[in-house]
Amino acid sequence: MSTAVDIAGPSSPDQAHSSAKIPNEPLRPSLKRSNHPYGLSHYISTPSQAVDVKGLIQPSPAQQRAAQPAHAKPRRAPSWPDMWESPSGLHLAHAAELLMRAGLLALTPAATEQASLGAQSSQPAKREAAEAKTGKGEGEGGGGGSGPEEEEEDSSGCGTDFQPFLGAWFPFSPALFPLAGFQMGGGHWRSAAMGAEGIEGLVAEGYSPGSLGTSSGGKRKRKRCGECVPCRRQTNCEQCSSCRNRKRGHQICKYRKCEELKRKPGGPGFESRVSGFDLRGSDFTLGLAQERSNGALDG
DNA sequence: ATGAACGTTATA
DNA sequence: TATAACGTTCAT
Repeated sequence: MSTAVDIAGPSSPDQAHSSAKIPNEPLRPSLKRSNHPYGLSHYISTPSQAVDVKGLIQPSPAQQRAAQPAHAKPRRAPSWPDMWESPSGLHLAHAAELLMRAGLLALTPAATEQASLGAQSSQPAKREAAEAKTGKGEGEGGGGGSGPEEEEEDSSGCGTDFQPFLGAWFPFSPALFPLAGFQMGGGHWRSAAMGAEGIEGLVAEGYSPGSLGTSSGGKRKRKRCGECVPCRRQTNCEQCSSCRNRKRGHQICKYRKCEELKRKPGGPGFESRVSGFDLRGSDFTLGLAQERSNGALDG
């Protein structure tokens, strides 16, 4: 699936052992140590090359050369800081998402073009979006268990070092925005699914319609959103405590833990997120604060 | 506050 | 029935 994420690169056969459903690949070791060194303000105010998101989207030839070593494996440019990697996702991805939320990131035509290249596979993406909406293709094991065709698309979208990140890691492409169920405009950023009334909002929040059953009232499990960076990870790191302790811990890999599920169900912003999402409102601020508190945005 | 362990629910 | 993983509790 074109929007599926796998930053771990090709797996070795013996890495895909521990789970039948999840292709297990160890994360790059650096994932373990990085932790979002930059906050939103940093991305917005610092014009340095290190945080020049536009530059990353549309890298200069020099950057492209730097980022494109001899072999095809995606590899970050040596001159860039550890923005590519972080426990909860990529710094770059994070920054870009924040900027997009804030409406500060404008896609250049070239970037759009490039992204739409990666979006050739809009069909599977559509399917994933639909599945995410119905709560069906939750696909433990990788945002919808990667079939052979999907893997093909993954690799075909990796012509450059940037496409796998821009096209797959987060929905940079405008084409992917509607697919992911997001709308932007007039300063408002909201999930189309969340915008829907009633149960749909809760579904978007991670509650399956079934889990919202009126009668039982027992503990119901929320579902992963399928859209956040961790959800898009396809692989377990096999190194975190959750992976190492899976039998006892019963927990998903730390790097795959849905951001939405990290929030308390009744926590701040829950209701407003259900009824709608206003960028300029306190919800956004709260969200940022929450992400900070999650350690995702520490700066 | 954080992480480990366990109970429980959801799904194949 | 097996497995994955969410939610809760408890120890640190």
